[in-house]
Amino acid sequence: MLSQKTKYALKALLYLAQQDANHISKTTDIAEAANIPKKFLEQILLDLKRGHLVGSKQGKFGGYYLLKSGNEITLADIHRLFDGAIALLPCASINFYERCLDCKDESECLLRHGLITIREETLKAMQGITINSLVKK
Amino acid sequence: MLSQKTKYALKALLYLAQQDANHISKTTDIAEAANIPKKFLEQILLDLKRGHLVGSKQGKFGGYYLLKSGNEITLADIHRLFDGAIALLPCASINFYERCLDCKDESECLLRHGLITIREETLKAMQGITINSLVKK
DNA sequence: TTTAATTTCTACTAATTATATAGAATTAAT
DNA sequence: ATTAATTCTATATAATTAGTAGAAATTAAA
Repeated sequence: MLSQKTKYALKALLYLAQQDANHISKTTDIAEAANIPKKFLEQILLDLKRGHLVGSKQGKFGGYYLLKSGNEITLADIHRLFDGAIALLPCASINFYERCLDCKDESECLLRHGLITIREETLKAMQGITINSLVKK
Repeated sequence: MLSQKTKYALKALLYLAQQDANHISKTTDIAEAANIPKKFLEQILLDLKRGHLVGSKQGKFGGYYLLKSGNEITLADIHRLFDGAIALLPCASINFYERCLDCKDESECLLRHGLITIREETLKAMQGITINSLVKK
């Protein structure tokens, strides 16, 4: 499941994608339109910025805007940024690989193979969902 | 991601699936073989029992055994039993449906459609992984 | 140069969930 | 009765989630 934070991030990105090109959106406007607690959204937008998905302009008349086209931002990117691995266990992950501490010998692990299959299929599905594909529904 | 509990449940089921037919396994044996804290495993086995995946025999020489064939137990079943919905948000779930509180009008929600697509694909993948398919790797 | 409006940074809090552990009660075989 | 197992209920601790608070920095414009 996505965290509330990830859902908010998606909604914020959808909002930004629906604005005119070169438009800069204030946190307050996004928060109101997408029904997100403003102070929480501030943090989320900073995370999105650190993830290079949005850019910002500081000071008066500042705000946020998409840094990439909505076609280039996939659900997989957003999931990885906020919730981490796509895989069901760290040992089956590429970007967030970690050994299972309770696993005696990874190469002998019966679970891992199946989970890698799942990860491949889930990833493909998530990469097929872009911000623009969602907006165009 | 799967919880530690779900991972342990999977390992326990894999252990049971590898025993001879009619064999009854003690919690202690499963715990040792699969490297699972015994007291934690006790709870997990009870959960699996409530989920009708394993049966138990009480008293001396008691223990646990698979109630269904390993072909009939899929990753989707186990995920649902321990971690709940397969879908990324409750509003896109069938078995664990819940309305998003911050969503003004679900039919207008841009996220939902995409997440339903993901759920369908993930579910299909998870239903393709059975306990037996894992054992046979 | 002051003011207003905005992002940015750091810290804190409350509630929930995850990961167990402890111990007594129950059940069944010998 | 005794032994060995499940079952039940309660507790503990740590991590995570979701959110709040407030001050600092930045920028545009009056």
